[in-house]
Amino acid sequence: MVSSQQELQRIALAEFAIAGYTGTSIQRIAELAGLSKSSVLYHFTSKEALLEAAVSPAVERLNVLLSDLEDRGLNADYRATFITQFVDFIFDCRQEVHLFINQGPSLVGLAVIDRANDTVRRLAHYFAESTSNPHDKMRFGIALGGSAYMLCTADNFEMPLESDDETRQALVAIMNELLAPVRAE
Amino acid sequence: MVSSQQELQRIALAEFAIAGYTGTSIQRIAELAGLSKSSVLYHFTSKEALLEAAVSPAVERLNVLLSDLEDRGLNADYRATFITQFVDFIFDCRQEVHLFINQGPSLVGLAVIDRANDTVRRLAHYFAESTSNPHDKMRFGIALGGSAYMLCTADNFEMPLESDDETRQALVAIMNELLAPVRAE
DNA sequence: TGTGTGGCTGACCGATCGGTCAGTTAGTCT
DNA sequence: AGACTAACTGACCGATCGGTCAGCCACACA
Repeated sequence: MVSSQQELQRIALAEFAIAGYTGTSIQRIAELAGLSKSSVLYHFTSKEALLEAAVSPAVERLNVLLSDLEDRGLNADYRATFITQFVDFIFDCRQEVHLFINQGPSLVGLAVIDRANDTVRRLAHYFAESTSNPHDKMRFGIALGGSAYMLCTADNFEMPLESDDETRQALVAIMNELLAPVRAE
Repeated sequence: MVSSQQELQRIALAEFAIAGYTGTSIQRIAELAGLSKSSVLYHFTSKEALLEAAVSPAVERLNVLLSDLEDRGLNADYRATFITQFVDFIFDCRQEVHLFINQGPSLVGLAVIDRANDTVRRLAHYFAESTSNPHDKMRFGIALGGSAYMLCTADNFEMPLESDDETRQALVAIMNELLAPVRAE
């Protein structure tokens, strides 16, 4: 038996991610949960509080991941660790990632979104500064954006994914390729 | 002197792409254009008609690109041609692409969106069937999604891009890598 | 000088939005 | 039995939504 709070959080996250924050009404979430609109606002003081509860954990987790990366650096021995952790993160939090990647810029002003935007910017900045080669910067962007895209958006377009393990391993392998700073041409 | 129609279409596309279709009111578009809400609805019979006008050309262009690919196949000699055309397409239509990639699934029922979703699904399907190797399927997805991501979303997170030519060339090079069906391990 | 006509507008419509509030249950403790 | 509380609800609020409609105005053509 899950609590109404958890259930509402789960439903809201799914709806916010696919239909958008502004495109999802409290009424809609209430219907999916089998409750009234008033009940939703009983458990969460506002629509923004519901968003906060739904995506905040993912933002904090990405922040930890990024802080570790900034401390340890992208040298060859830590790179593999970071990549597996990053892939695991997107695996676990694909809806949250989809939400604050795609809606982050348009939801500025909401506290948790501002924090998410800062974190994503810091991540982008770190990779942009880790090489002076424009070509490599592009590789980094494609690795980060492409892997996030595969997990977050692919479902919506009926791209069939293999089993979780197979997908995870393939993602890790490709990211290792794309993030390798020196490659044979 | 550009016509009000063209101006409205341009403004609407930019707003729809960044703030979302449901998150953008006709009133908002009117303000940005320096017109009244009634004027917007004079030039376009409905909000949906405005969306149609804004993204339809991009959908048709992607359809042509995809039809050519389906006719010619992904053999080595045509692959390079497709990649440059695809990159050019995302370059020219990054707002439209951003819109129907991210909002497509939630805007089902709008005619132009349904057409866009069909086209994207066809594209995904083509690449998914062009190899039986799950690892390669993942490479294709990352190539298509990652390159789209770089051009459509990177701006929003202050990822500085190089000059257009440099970015385009880098994108083409990396996509050639990722789409090469046979590689050394 | 009239007669259109294309571009544009404000007033207005029903519906829905996020949010408030008083009140109704059902269960728990004393 | 009575008091308290957590969970939940319907009625209601002002604001905004997409859209309709009658009419205004500058300008072209007769």
